[in-house]
Amino acid sequence: MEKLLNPESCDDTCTGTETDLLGLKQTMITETTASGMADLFKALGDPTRIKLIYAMLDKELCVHDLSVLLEMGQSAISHQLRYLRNLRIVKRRKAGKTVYYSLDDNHIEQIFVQTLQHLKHQ
Amino acid sequence: MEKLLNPESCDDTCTGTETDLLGLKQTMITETTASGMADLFKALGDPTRIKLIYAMLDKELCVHDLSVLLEMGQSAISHQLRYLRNLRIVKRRKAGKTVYYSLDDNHIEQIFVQTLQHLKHQ
DNA sequence: ATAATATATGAACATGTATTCATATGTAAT
DNA sequence: ATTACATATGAATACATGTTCATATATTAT
Repeated sequence: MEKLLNPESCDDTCTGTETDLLGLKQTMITETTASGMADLFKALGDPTRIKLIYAMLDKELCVHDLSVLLEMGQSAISHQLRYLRNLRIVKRRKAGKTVYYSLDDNHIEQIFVQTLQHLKHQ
Repeated sequence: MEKLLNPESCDDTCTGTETDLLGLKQTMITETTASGMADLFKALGDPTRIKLIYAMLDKELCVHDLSVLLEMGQSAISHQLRYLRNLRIVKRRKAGKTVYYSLDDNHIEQIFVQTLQHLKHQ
C-alpha cells in the first residue's frame, strides 16, 4: 500500500487507501492563490460595498451622493471606497472639491451582475 | 429646484442638483438583496473555504481526506463544511462512518472557476 | 458490551472588520 | 485671510469570524 501524505496523523484510515491524496496534493491550489481569491470575494462580502458597487453600475458618483443614496455617514462611505480602491475594484476622478468614484475592474463587475441575476431568478 | 432625499442633512450641496438621487434611490438594490449577495460572497471570502471548494471541484471527498489535504484540524474542516452546507454550496452523502462532501451549487462553481481563471491570467 | 474510528458541535479565545467620532486635508468662494 | 464645503483618515468601539479544545454522536469491528 502506498504511503499517505502525513504518516504521523493518518496512516491508512478512512478512505485514504482509495483516494490518491498525494496526487490531489500536487494539483492543489496554492496558499497565495487561495488568499488572493478570498480577498477578492471578501471585498464583495459586505452589504454596504454591494450597494456601492450596484449604485456605480450606471455611472460615476461622488462620495456625498453615495452617502445620501445609502443613507450612511460620509466617513463610512469614504472608508469603504478606499477599501474598494485598494483592490482596484473602483477608481476615482477629482473635480474641484468633489471626488467621483466609478467601477474599475470589469471582471468584478461581470461576477457582480452574474450573481445578482442568479439571486433574482432562483 | 427639486428637493433631495434627505433635506435635513443635504439640501442642495455637492452635485445633488445634477444627479437625480431620487431616481437612483428608486432603482436601488434592496437591503435584502444586498445582504443576500454579500452572504454568498462572504462564503467565498476565506482561504480555507476556497481550498475546500477547489478540492471538491474534481470529486467528492470525505472530511478526513479534506483535513489531510488542507493540513488542518478535523474540527476546523467540519465547521467550515457546515458553513458551506448551510448556504447550499456543498452537499453531503453518508456512507457508513464516513461522510462525503461535494459541490452542490453549480452557479457558485461557475463564479469560482471564472474568478480563478481571472486571477491566473491577469 | 467495549473499543475504535469518523464526524459534529458548543464554548472559548484571538483576530478581523465596519461604523462612528473627531479632526485633518484640500479646494472654492467671499 | 476667513469661511464653507467635500473628502480623507486615525483612533476607538462594538461586533463578527476562524480555529482550537473538549466532548458528543454515530457507525463499525471485536
